[in-house]
Amino acid sequence: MATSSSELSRILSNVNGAVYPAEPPPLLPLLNTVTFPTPALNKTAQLTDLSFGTTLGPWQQVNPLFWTKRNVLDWIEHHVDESKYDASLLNMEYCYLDGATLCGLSYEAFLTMYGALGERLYQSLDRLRLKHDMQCDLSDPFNETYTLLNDFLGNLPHFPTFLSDESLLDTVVVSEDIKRERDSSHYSSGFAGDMTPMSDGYESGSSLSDSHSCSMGSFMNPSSPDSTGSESDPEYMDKRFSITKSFIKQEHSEQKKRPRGRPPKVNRGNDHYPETKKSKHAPRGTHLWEFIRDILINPERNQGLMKWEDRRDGVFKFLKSEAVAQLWGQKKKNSSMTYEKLSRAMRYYYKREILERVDGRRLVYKFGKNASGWKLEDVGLGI
DNA sequence: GACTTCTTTCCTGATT
DNA sequence: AAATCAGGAAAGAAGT
Repeated sequence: MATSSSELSRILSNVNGAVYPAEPPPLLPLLNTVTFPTPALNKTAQLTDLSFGTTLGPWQQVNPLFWTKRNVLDWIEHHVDESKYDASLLNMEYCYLDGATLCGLSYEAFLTMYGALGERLYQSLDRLRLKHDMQCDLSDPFNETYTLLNDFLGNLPHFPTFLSDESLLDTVVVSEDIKRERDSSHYSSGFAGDMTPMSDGYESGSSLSDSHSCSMGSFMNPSSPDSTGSESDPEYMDKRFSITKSFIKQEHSEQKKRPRGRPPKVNRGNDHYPETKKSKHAPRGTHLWEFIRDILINPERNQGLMKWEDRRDGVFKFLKSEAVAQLWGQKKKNSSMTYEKLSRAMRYYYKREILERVDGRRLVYKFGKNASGWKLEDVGLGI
């Protein structure tokens, strides 16, 4: 049964319209004013995705990670049209993914899910993500946290843990490439995801210098699952890390115990974190609570990492606890940060009254009297 | 260099 | 069962 691509494109459109009749437009990046350095493109095939001058759809303007399901559908439809692909071959179920889920898929998963269109979609997604990564103005100190957010979220690699469809789990096991990468680097680096220390119990310098290669497989969190979601986000309560766990546990069991305390900083960072000259009395930089605050007071930049439970009282909740931890780790040039560790630091704030306990509520904290800059008045005054 | 502050890491046990 | 919380202990990093 063959259906023309245009016909199925129409089907896609119809379904699209029926399913998402009133879906609001996605958040546009707040980087519209940033001049984007045109990347050197070699392949003409890249042009359709990357041409800024033409408008293919809202998805084109948005980091794929933030795509809505409608964006994803539009994007697939675009490629169906352009490649004259027989859309009847597509499993519609796989067209109803949001951007975050899509970005979590491995290359193998793309091939499995989208068949012959998989390669094209995968490459398109990769290019689009790269494009949006490059849009981030890294030099803007005002947006340090946002820069991290943007980098971080935009760099989520093609890792199959975002799948919620259990039926897919069999097909998207940790790829051999990723395993090999991990093996060869001795877990020594990896953007914000490498939680496993080296065999000596400490991290060492990075062997990965290419942020792209990093983004392709290093977002792994062996020691703790990504709570990319919470009890308040049932759609995220899925099997995300179930694949990695057995693999990870196996790796852990082979390691020596790590001594207590913080490991010495021996090339702790990796090449993603170019050393900057610090003046002798450079400020220590943002503290954890300030970092958390900065995420919270920029809701449009929050990207669902955290939310206010009670804005006036300063009660907030981690929605994607591990993602926030990764981000914090990235800021601190510590790729092994986890929510568990971050939360320990958070708990120390109770004593200093920077935070107050919120009993009985998981992932919920409250700013204390010694925390500043979070109140509406403060924010309004630009404090 | 000593001291202090702020984490970071590990751990055990409790709770959800 | 797993995730999270709680908090002690030890140690590193960086500012003073």
